[in-house]
Amino acid sequence: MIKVPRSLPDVPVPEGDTQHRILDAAHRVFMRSGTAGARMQEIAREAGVNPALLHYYFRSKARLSEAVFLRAAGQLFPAILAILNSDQSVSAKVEQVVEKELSKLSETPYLPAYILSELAHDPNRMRQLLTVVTGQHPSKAGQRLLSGLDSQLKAEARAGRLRPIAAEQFIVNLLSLCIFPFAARPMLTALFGLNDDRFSAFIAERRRSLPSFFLRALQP
Amino acid sequence: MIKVPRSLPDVPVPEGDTQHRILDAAHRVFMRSGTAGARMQEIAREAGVNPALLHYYFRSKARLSEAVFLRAAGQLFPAILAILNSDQSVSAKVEQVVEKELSKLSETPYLPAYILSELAHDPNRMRQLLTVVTGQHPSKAGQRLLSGLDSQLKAEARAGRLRPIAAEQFIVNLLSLCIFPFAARPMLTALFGLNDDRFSAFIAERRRSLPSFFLRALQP
DNA sequence: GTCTATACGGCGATAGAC
DNA sequence: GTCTATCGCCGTATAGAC
Repeated sequence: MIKVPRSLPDVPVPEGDTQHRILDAAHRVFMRSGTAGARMQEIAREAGVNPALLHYYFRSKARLSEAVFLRAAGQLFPAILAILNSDQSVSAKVEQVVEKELSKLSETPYLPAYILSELAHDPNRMRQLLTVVTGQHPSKAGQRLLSGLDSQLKAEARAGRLRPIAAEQFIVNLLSLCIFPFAARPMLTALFGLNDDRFSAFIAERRRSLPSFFLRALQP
Repeated sequence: MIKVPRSLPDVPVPEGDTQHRILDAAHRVFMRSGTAGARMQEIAREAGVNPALLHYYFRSKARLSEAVFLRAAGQLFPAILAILNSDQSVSAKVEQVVEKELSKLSETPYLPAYILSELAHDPNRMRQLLTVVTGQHPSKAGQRLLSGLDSQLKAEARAGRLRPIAAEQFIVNLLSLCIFPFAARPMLTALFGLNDDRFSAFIAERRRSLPSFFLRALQP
């Protein structure tokens, strides 16, 4: 068997150090196969790196998958929470969350299914998620994160501008409408017979219609 | 090592033949671990059955997991589609879907995460889902399944009783609001600090509020 | 830091007695 | 139909040269 050098001379090594390339490759592989279904060797191949290096930089598959999960969660949750806890109007928040969430998820469509699947199968992920969202203290994260929005919704209800609704229900309704179509993308494409282009059009339509749909539901 | 009989004499063997007990145990194990994460031995232990019997009744892990998936999908989708394609009013359909979906998912809370995870990780699942929903012919399933609802929504819009909305968007919005909270249950319990009781209360509140929330969003 | 070679265990699957 | 025993592979992880 003739050995062929892994990196051909005319193909320059991709930028970024080895550790970073491993992490990016792991991100893609864990994303499409899940942690249990992913293979370290597949990650190494996708990164263009010797399999032993995965253990050199990350001691084990568990640690590598944890690093991937933390990074993925970190780029999804804080941005949304920042919008919801800002001092803008409710309608502005809704529009921004829809816009931000749908554009973000259009870039990484399998992120929701991955995160939900991880949280469902591995109990450790819940704690890891909290460290991302709250920055270390896992106690009473919920109340703190929602207090701003909750008082705002109460004030709007008293003023007669909005129907009364708990902050938890508000957020879950909004995130459901934004995230579920991506988490359920394989189901929707199967049932509705969508290809990639038509799915994109489907999402574009939601970007237009969701804010008014949601805000109308809240009107008194 | 002293051997202990697997079934103690005072504990009667659970009803149902062996094959059925394996399928039920497999359902629970695949549900909480996913197909890739589940272990045949764990299923055998949970079923109280010798591990070799799993291969006697179902030739392989793949076939067993397929049987579980088909049964799970079969008890979730047809009922909803029947409601949406009936000849009732739109508001009646919405109320029934919310009621049926939320009560069903309260019994088997991890069903959504399981089905979405399976569809995301295994391409075969999409075809298997279609055989459940359409009963064999995987072509043009979407159009047929939605045609009744679509014309109804168009008629309501022409009559000025409803805002115009595509049937796909209608269904996705409705299912999002019903299913997502269960698919994202670990995330919500972590972020909001919910225990099982408070999650049940959270769902009960949605059962009351979702139909009017959804129908208000559709009003002209 | 990167490579080759290999140890080690776990898991799916089968053979064959009963 | 059910059991025990075991095979063979695959995947993680490590040892050790370079």
